[in-house]
Amino acid sequence: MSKLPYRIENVGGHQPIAAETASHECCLVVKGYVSARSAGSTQSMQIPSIHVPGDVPDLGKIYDSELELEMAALGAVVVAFVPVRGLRELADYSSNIRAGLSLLLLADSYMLRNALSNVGSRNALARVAHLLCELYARLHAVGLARTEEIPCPFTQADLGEMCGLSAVHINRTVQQLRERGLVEWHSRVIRLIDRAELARLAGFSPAYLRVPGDRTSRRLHYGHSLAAAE
Amino acid sequence: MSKLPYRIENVGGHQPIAAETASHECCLVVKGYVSARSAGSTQSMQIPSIHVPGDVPDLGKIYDSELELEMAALGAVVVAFVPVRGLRELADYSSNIRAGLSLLLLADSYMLRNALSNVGSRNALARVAHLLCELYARLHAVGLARTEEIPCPFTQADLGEMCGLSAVHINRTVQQLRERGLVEWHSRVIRLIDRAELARLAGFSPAYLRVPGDRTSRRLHYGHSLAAAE
DNA sequence: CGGCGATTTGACATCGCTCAACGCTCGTGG
DNA sequence: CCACGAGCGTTGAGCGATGTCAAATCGCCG
Repeated sequence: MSKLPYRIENVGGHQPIAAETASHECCLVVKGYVSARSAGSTQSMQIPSIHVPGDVPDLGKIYDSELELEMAALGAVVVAFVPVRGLRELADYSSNIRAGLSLLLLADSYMLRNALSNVGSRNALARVAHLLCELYARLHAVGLARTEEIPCPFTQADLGEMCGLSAVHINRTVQQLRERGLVEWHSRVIRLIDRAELARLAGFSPAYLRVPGDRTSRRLHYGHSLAAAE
Repeated sequence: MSKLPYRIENVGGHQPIAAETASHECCLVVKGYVSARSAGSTQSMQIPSIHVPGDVPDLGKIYDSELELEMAALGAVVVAFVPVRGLRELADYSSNIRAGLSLLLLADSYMLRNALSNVGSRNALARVAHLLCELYARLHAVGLARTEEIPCPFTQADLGEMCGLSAVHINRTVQQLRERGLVEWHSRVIRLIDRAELARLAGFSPAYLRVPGDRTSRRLHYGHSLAAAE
C-alpha cells in the first residue's frame, strides 16, 4: 500500500492529454501547465482552469468515474498517470487521506469560484493582473517561483482564453502592465516587478485561494506529488 | 443514526443567511433560491452561484471547517440548518453516503465550470438564455418545474449579477427574448415558451450539468433533502 | 392618494472584439 | 549561407456590445 503505480508521459505544444485511457487513470501534473475544460463543450472560446505541478485536474474521477475533462498541455509538460483504483483504495484505507482528497476537490471549487468572479466582474487589466497573482501564488505554494518570475511556456492567446479575452486585447493589456512598470515578459518568462501593486490593482486576496500560508490543501497537493513520484 | 437534528428558518428579501452560526451548521435549501458567494470578496458586483431546493451550498464544511460562504436569500426562502458534526458522522458511518456527499461536492464544481464558460464566452442573450435553461433543468431535476414555468422571486438586477451583466442590459436582453417569443416574464414568474430554441440559442447541453436523467448526484440531493426533513 | 422599489427607456461613453497587416524569430530545407 | 514559411507578438482602424447615468413609468402596498 506504500507505493502507487504510475506512468510518466511527456506532452508538448498544445497537445491533448490522455483522451483514451482517461476513464481509469488520474492525471497528476508533474511539470508545466495543464489546462482543463469540461469535455463536450467543444465551443470555440472556453475559459478552462489551469493547473500547476502538484495538481490533479481530474481527481474527481475517484468519485465520479464518468467525469470527463479535456486536458491539454500549455507548453511542454510532464504528467504522471495514476490508476484511479489505487487512489480509491487509498481513500478507503485511511480517513485522513479521504479528508485530504476531499479538501483537494474543494480547493478546485474555490479556484473556480474565484475565476468566475474574475472574468465576471473585472476589466481586462484587473483580470490579467489577477491571473498573474494567482498563478504566482499557486506556484509559490508548491515551492516553484522562488524569485518573482513565473515561467510562461504558453502563448498570449492562451492567456486570453484563461481570462475570457481576445488575443489582441490581451496583448494590449499586457503592454499596459508593462508601461506601468508592473511586469516584464521576455522569452517565455513573466517577471512580476511590483507584485504588491499588481495585487492591489487586481483586488487579489490570496486568502480565498487557500493557498499561501496554507496548511491543508496545498500541502496535501505537494505531498501527493511526492507520494506518486516516490 | 436515522435522524439528523435540524432547525428550520425563514428568510426573506435580500437578507443574509446565517452568518453567525455558520461554522458548525450546513444550510439546506428547502424552498426558494439562495445565492452564495465566497466571503471576503466584498467587492461590488459578484457572480455568485445560485442554489435551488435540495442543494446544500456550504456542504464543503464537512471537510473544510473554515469554509465561509456568504449566502443570501433571493426572495423568500426556507432553509434548514443541519449540524456539520452529524453529517460527518453520517459520512464516517457509510461509504455509500461518503461517495454520495463527494458526488454532491463534485456537482458543485461542474456547475461552477459551467457558469464560468457561460460568462466567459457567451454574449448577453446567450448568457441569459443559458441561465434560464440551467435553472429550469435544476428545478425540474428535483421535481419542481412540472410546467414550463419557473418561479422568479428575484429581481432583474439579481439576474444581472448571476450573468455578470448590468441591470439595464439584462432588461434589454430579456425584452429581446420576449420579442423572439422565447419567454414571458409576468408577476414573478418566468415562462419558457420555446425551451428548445432557448437551449439552441444558449448552446445549452444538460449533459455537463449532470442533472436531467441523472442517477446519482441529483437524486442524492433530493434524497438528502428528504433525509433532513424527515 | 403617496411613496417606494422594480422595470423600462433614451442618450452617450467605453471597453473589448474583429479584421487586416506587419515584423520578428526560429527552424527547415535548398 | 540563404530563402522561406510558420507561429507569435504588435499595431491600427472601425465597430458592436455593454456599461453608466438619468429620467420616466409602472405596480404594489400602506
